[in-house]
Amino acid sequence: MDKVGVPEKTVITVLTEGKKLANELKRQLDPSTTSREACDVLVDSILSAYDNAITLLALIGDAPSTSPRSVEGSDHNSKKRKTMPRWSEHVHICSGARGEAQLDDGYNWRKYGQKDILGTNHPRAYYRCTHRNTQGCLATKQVQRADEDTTVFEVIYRGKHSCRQERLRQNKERKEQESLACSKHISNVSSLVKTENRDLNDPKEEEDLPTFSFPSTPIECENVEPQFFSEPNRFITASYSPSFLSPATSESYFSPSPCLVNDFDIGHSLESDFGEIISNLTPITDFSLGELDISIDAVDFESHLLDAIEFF
DNA sequence: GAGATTTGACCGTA
DNA sequence: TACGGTCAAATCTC
Repeated sequence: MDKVGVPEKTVITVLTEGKKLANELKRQLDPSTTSREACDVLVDSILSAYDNAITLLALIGDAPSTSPRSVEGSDHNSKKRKTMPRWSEHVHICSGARGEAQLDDGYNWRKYGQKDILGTNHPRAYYRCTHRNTQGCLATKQVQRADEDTTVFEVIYRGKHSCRQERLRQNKERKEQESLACSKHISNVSSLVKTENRDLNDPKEEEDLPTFSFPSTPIECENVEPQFFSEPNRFITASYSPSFLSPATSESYFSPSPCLVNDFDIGHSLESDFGEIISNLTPITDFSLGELDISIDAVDFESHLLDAIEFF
């Protein structure tokens, strides 16, 4: 999924619309000045915008492929690559003995390989979840030291944790986040959408193109720093590949508030293609919106879809 | 001895 | 066919 320039812009447009709507909703959330109905309209519009973006991304993801691909989530023995949800982080560590320890992201990983990668000065290490055998967790990550700055590690995550440690971690986070005002979540979720999708593993694109970025963890509120990325001396920029919609550490990126997804089945595997990801996101929409029947400008979205289709 | 890491070989994809 | 990702035997650590 490389040459998707036009659809990328289209997705940006849709996501930008979502951000605008989210900001508007934040402004309207003062109960003394706005009716519940007005908020509902905005929430629905926001979710529709994200749904449209997902649909566009699905189009982008499907179109270039001429041969059928197996879905990783349904074929766990498949060695086919690039079908896993995938995203990367740039982790900056301070030098010293604790350097490697700062790469700890709260999960238990087991190293299963290391390779010298062409054009890079440092080998790439391959890790899989420790609970792969015991709980069938298929999450993996790749860690590679950056050439230009050896204090920066690029961490590429693939697949979603389905193991118990993920559930425990999310339950803990959820409790922390629930203590904060839901209204803040909305504006912060929208502000996290920085740029459009692209191949984030291509350093050239990283420089030349804006990025479509989500947090590496469920950062729905700027005052809540996920516990396992809270160490000092670290900065993380998370950037997700075009084929990725729901990072392993969270399913709630397209929900306006974590308060609305408490009962979402976080253990459900999202190691899948777009169709499955979308199907997993849908319950969030249903759960939070109920029977509201409001959508964003249908004509606009249709034209975006046509743009994407025409591109291929 | 169990579990983790290392490393060369193997395999699928582009 | 080169490259990247995974496997699995050997080795290491606790």
